[in-house]
Amino acid sequence: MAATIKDVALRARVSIASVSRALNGTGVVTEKTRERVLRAAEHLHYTPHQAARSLINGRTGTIGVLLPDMYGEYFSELIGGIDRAARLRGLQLLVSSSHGNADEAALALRSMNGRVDGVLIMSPHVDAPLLSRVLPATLPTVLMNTPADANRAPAFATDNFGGARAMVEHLRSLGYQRIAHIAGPGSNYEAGERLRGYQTALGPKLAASELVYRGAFTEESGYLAGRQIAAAPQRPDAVFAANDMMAIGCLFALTEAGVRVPEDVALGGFDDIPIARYVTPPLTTVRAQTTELGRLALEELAAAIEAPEKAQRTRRILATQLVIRASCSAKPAARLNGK
Amino acid sequence: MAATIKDVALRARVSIASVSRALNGTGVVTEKTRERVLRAAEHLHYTPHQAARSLINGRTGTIGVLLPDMYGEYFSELIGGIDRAARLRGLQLLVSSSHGNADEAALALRSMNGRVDGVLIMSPHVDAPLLSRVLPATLPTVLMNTPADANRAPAFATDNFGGARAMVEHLRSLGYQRIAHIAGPGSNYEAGERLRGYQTALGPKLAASELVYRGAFTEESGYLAGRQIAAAPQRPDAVFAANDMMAIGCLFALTEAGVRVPEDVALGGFDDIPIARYVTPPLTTVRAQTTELGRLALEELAAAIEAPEKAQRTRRILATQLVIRASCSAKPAARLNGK
DNA sequence: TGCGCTTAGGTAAACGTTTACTAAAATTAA
DNA sequence: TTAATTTTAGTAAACGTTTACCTAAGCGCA
Repeated sequence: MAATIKDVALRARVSIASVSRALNGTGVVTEKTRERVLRAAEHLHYTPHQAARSLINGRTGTIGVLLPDMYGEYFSELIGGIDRAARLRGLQLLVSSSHGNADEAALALRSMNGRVDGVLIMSPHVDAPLLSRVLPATLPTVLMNTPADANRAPAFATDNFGGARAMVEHLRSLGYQRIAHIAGPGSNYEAGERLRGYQTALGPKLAASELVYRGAFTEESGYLAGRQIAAAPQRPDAVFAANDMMAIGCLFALTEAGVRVPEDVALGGFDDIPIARYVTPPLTTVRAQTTELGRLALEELAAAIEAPEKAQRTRRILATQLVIRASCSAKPAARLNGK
Repeated sequence: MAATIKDVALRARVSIASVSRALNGTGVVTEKTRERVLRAAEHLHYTPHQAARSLINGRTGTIGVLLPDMYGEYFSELIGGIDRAARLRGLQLLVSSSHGNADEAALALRSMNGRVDGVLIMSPHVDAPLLSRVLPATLPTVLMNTPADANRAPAFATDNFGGARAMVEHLRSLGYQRIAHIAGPGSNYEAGERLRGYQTALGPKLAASELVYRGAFTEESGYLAGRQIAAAPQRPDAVFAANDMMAIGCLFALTEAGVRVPEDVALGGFDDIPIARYVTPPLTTVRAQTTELGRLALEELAAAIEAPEKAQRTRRILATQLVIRASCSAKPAARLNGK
């Protein structure tokens, strides 16, 4: 089918070794043969077979990326960060997404073996045993927001707990008292951390369980929660949604129900996705350094690939930042609360 | 380093051929040896080396995806469509993005050779000669919104021209007369088509060149254009931005300058990215079936890989749909125009 | 002209698989 | 028991590269 190095050698009337040398600039060849090889290669549209090449020199120039999903702004940011850092280093990205369970994730990781120089993993399903079962112990790995502990691999994580706590403390400092939470999916590690931050900030007595609404990180689920909140007999005076998409869905539902934000109910989100600034009112949220997370993880991985011996088994927490916008201004002191 | 089939064979005291047969279920082996092989493989954490495997059986199970960028909602949608379709077929994605020029794109394509079963290309820099120069003629290829004609490969394209024309005609039908355009980058094929649609809808006399502002598909560039528009001596009464991000940037600038949308200036975008519904006022735009584009392109490619002989060299245009929201309501008839 | 040294280019092994071919073992038939 | 047949498992070639090793040619110097 496609031209191979043999075809080029045949046409240039040299050995395949010379073709390789001429094309790669390794070893010495006379100007004359180099010329001949180049012409033959061009004529045949020859492009080296990368799988064969990486088989022998053990390098693929590719990073495997395992993600729970690829859709939505959050992943767009994350991938953007990874992608730019990879491009800077001339690395390609082999991505695999949407693993409903550990088996699927394991399968995806298996099919990367031999085709990548290292893997970047973000998955709620991956833990240390799975990792060592499915990947050669020598394959450099970096984890992002993934529960597996850092014994096996360096890990980066967003400070979900701290960010959530800061948000709720901010709401309290503004005078809000009944603060609801729209939580992420129960199985999700990050969602759990944010819930924990919420509970910690409120303390055991205030974090009543009826104030926690279950969501799924989707706008739709935020909308549904928002409807319930708008109609609640004892309406919360503030809502902290576990991510911005749900906050926006909630905002939609509240506005639709005639509940004013922030006058009637204050609203906070998490992630600071680009939309957040553009909704009305602009959304107070917690900025997660998502792009930075991707970038850092890739750099760490690249470093581990270059020098596996000095890879550090550390877990680094990326600070979050409270971004205050109009969706939760100071609570009007005069207003009566409850009914 | 990592365990190979030889290590497994050694440990199970069988030949490598038997290991292969036992693990893949091809050929016959006794229950006893299968058992032994399985145990040995498990003990050694053996995972087949995919590069070696694809070298021999000519299949990689991977699709190469060449994109101009990965950042932003548009690509998020596109990749989402491709990704879901790929996952359904058990295909992996090798992505490569951000090619500033034809050489970079060529390099990226070269480095995919031998590692993918086919490529999906969206690039303003790729044309037919480049394609045949850099890829084996037999490698299945599908183009998305890419100028290269469909002789070499099936192509899918968004109806940029028709969508832009429909938008401008809609604005005219509402009574707007001085309709400006914030164009995309000059080198961009899609941007060109949208500009052409704008010009065609207005006709030669109305499409004055001073009404066309040069943008770069970024929010920032839309913002800058918006500032100019707000300050223009003869302010346009409507603005059609070549994509939603620029429309939103423009909206920001207009609002900042105290220009009301749509009362003072109507605004239209293109793409219908998720944000568009959430800005205030919600943005009238042209819905491009971006997710669908990705899905269709991948399916076509998968089909071409399965049966290369019956691949069709067609160019399919994906219809667009005008999505009317509040950013351009009917023009108040009473209002005086110009100065 | 002949010797040694340098240099160019060829041969073959290796990377980790799959698989065609073949040999050995087990089973059946006589 | 032996021959014929089937089943199981091993040997080696092949995929497309790179590269260690070696041979042959070119060169300068005596």
